[in-house]
Amino acid sequence: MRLSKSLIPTLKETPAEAQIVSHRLMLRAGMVRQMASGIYAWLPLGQRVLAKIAQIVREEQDAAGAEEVLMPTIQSADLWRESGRYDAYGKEMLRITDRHERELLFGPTNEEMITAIMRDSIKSYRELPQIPYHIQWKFRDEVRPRFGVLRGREFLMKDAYSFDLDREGAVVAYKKMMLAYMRTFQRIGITAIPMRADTGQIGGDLSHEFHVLAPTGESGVFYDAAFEAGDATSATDIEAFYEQMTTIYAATDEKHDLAAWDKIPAERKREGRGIEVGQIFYFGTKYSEAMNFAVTGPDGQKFFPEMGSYGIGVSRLVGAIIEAKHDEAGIIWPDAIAPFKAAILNLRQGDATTDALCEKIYASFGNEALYDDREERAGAKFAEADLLGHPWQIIIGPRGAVNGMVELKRRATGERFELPVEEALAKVRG
RNA sequence: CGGAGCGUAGCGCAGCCUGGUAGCGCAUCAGUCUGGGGGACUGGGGGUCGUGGGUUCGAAUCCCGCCGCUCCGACCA
Repeated sequence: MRLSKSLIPTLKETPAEAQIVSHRLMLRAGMVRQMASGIYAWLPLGQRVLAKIAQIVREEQDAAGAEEVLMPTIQSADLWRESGRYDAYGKEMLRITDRHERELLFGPTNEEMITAIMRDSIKSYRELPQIPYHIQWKFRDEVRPRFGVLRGREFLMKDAYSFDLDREGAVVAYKKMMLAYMRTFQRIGITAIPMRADTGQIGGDLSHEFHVLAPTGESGVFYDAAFEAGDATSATDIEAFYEQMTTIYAATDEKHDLAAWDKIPAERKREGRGIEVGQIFYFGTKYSEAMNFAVTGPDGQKFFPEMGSYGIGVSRLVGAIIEAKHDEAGIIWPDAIAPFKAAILNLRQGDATTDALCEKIYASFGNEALYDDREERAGAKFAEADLLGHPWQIIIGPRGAVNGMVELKRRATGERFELPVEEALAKVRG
């Protein structure tokens, strides 16, 4: 993309309503625009990040054996009456009436709908297990939306639902998802820690929340430094991995256990703040039973499949990542989800040699680099690139250009390299 | 849902108390200079002052209603 032609409306001044750093930076970087309380439009930069996160989530869900579907945002009230949650959910549910006076709602989650779909489709235990998932917008009419996309009313969520023959199978699905989640967060480039959790609205008896460590998190978290050494992407034994994740100490302040905490050696104790970006539940036959989703078992008898559900707040992750990865100058995107691999900074727009070299480099990246071709001074371009947080800045000025040299800056560390063009490009491509 | 505020140019704000020509900075447009950390100068454009009513000769300003948004607290992917 050429910056001069992109819809990236950056701001020098911080809009008054933004209190938290990720919200300020998202507005200043032109990633989102607020359209109503807790409702955001995603502009190109934000949309790119959202899409990159979603793609990693998708790849890891697929790898865990889940299968992508796409359910609607609007649901029928009748579906929710079946589970009994239509009344139970309360004012957080956005209720809608159509022209025929039929009662609809904007889905806050999809347990009912997916259970109804499975009920229509799955008749035999031979067709289990199944883990359908989708990445779709949800709406929860929060009492007080705040912190930008961290607590919006409309948000993008990946939700998966597991259906198994028995509890044992459901626990296997649960463990697979635990691994998939840890792999997902690791690939994205953030530290997330699974913590035992309450099951809340969804119900059930086994649940973990995943918290991204960030100084501005809403919950206090306590954990054993052993988590920092974990490597989910190279874990091969799910059982061992799950065992490790669930035995190392980690708790939010609500569930903090001082007795257990005191047994951890002082040098391994870590206290911080966390932002919840995912939660997984095992809840047995709560919904299959309520909605009469029965399947014929090996013995010819009907049984209710054992279920779990697994959510990742995709749009919330964008905010959480910024909370965890920024400095005074702006955002510092992890490589895997950066909207662009690099910014190309033309420091002398209009100088034939510089322009030509910039164009050549830009062409070699296609859509993966943002070319700052504006008529701006060097300082403005540096500041803008730092704000937008590209992992690399390829800085091209007239002095270097005549010798085929460019300067490379690594956003995260501030390191700079003077390199011949090809070497610089190779470094950016990793 | 309790409490507190705020709506004036794209953004940040002043003006309101004490009614009388709607202002400042940034951004934007044109031009000149400048050219490695948000540069300078000159000139220009941009406003139903959230909205409806009331008081008044006259309302951004005073009064009432409504709408929107934010913050603090209780609740939550």
